[in-house]
Amino acid sequence: MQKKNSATIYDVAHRVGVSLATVSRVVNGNSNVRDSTKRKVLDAIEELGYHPNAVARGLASKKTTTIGVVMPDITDVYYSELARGIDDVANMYHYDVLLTNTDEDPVRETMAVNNLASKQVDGIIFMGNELDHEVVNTISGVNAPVVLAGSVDSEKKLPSVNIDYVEAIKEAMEAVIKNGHDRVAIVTGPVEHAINGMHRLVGYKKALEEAQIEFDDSLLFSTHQDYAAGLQVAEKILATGATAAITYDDEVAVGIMNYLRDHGKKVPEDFEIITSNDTKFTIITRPQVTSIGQPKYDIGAVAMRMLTKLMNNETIELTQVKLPHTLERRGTTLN
Amino acid sequence: MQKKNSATIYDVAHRVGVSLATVSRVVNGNSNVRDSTKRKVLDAIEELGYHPNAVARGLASKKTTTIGVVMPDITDVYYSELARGIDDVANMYHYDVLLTNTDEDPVRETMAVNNLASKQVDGIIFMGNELDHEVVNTISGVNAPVVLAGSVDSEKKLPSVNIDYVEAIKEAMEAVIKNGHDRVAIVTGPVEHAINGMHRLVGYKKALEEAQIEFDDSLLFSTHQDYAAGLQVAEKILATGATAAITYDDEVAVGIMNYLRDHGKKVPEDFEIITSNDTKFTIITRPQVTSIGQPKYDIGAVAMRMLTKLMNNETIELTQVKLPHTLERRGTTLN
DNA sequence: ATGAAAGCGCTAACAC
DNA sequence: GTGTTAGCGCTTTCAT
Repeated sequence: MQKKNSATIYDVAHRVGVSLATVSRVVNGNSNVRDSTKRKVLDAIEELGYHPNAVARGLASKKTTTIGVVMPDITDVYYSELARGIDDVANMYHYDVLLTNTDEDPVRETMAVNNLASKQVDGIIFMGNELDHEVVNTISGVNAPVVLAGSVDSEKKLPSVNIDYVEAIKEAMEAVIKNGHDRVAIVTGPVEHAINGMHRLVGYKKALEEAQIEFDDSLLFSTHQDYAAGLQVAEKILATGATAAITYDDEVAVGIMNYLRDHGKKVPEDFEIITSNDTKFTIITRPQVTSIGQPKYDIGAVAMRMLTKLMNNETIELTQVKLPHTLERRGTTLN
Repeated sequence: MQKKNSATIYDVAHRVGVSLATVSRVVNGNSNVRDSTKRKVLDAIEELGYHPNAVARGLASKKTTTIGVVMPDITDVYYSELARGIDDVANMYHYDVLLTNTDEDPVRETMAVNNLASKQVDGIIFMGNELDHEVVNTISGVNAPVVLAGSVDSEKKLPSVNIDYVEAIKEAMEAVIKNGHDRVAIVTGPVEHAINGMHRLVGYKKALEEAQIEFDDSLLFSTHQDYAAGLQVAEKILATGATAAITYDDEVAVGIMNYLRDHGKKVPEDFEIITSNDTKFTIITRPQVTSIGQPKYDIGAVAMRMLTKLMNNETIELTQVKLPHTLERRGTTLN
């Protein structure tokens, strides 16, 4: 049973017979301390079970060694992978992480950012699909650097780490078009959302254009982000005569696939599917789901690394980072 | 663009012509302020864009309105569901959450707890399978209440919220035994781990005993916690002549199922499987996987609620909470 | 109902 | 190499 709380830097100083400053120096690894006194201080720290009070330190130094992470939902495997990348790098640089779930509600996002600011975090990583104008405003007003991870603001004012969503969807489209499909459903989140809506649609249309296929908006579907939604939308997709689908969410993709197979369709022979996030869901199903491959962990890790530089006032050459994506061909596509 | 940082309580006080104390009172909702001055203060706060500095407040009041959450891995859907329950209730009571991943490494768990203590968190929720003696020691030494969620310490010294793991596994076993199986594989994590090892084994043996089936330790398997591990262990399980398996992890269960089906076994006709965590993985596969049902979100929520009471120095009647579990019969079992 | 003043535990000049 | 001295921005008695 170690000592409860108590011991302060003053106790240590007093015990050794030196000043607060000296103790502070050894604690902070300042070299200007004679080895012998350093040892004595260290011993006293050990004996008293002294642990620096980070709050006091934060007040005095104006650095909390804490960053804020704002994310839609910790149970969403896509975002939790990013968060893991963030956390690992954060720890590497000795930062702790204050985590907030927002469910992509702009009101809660704004509150979260303001709250983190009042807690004096040294920086913030923000994740979310739609960057509401007000949210961008709030973020810009915060007195701490902010980096977007897996998110974009349309004005590209904020530093961010992403993949090229437009290009990724375009490539996925090209893959199915090459397989002879000309009626390809595109399943997105709310269309007004940047990544899950707009960006994907742009990539989709680009591919159509290059293949000289007319855009048909009856092939555009917008759903909730879960398995049940996939089950539901599948029927509607089938009704349009589509023979392939590109989806924004892996659970939705699996829902569509399962519905199709339950209704006598063969995947991929009768219907091809490509999804976007390459989460575990795409691996455990039979067939496995072809997906755009995203370096999820790395997106988080790189964003966090960027944030450390920003917090350190280093200048950053490239603030709009695009990490490479792939196409992971699995069982829901031919070839 | 709102004001960067700056305004302090002093600025507000000065502007209105009152003392710091008065401003502090209105900020903290103390009733001893005349309505008219209160209004003036509020106005000044608005005009100056004043936001209380939580760090300073924490130092002065010795309360940070922050709790620590220690968990194995944010990307593990089982734990992230618990975390969501924790976070929602924490927000409800206006606490922020400092999150740490440990990968169940006792060294990192100890460091995490100590670090959180030095950050002066008001309380800690701890999640993890194995409560290393040293970790329990560290936890006990911390000057803040701690509640275990989905975790147990063998000495039951620490407050905790769980389901009855022994009973749950026993019931799962009874279900397959009733279906005529007498060679049932049990797949756990490291046997020395409390929940994923020991507890499950106890429940398994109890059921065997009641059914008067001899325990055969060649039916006991210990694996990593992922899909690939399931694929691998499946072959060995088959070699034992087992006709059913109880697993501790859903991904492992799906791995086993997929391997079996790929190798000509029919699930559930030839082989029945019951897993433990009832995560999304059990829903999206075909067939869906029968699982013990756990109120994951509630485990987190209840643990957090308990922690708020502890932080508030309320006495708690029951510190070892067991929430009800179920058996979710799906496609990997008959009946 | 309001103000004065003493800290909370630490860092960071600045002296010596 | 070490000590002195101000704060950091706020809460909290204790007076009034």
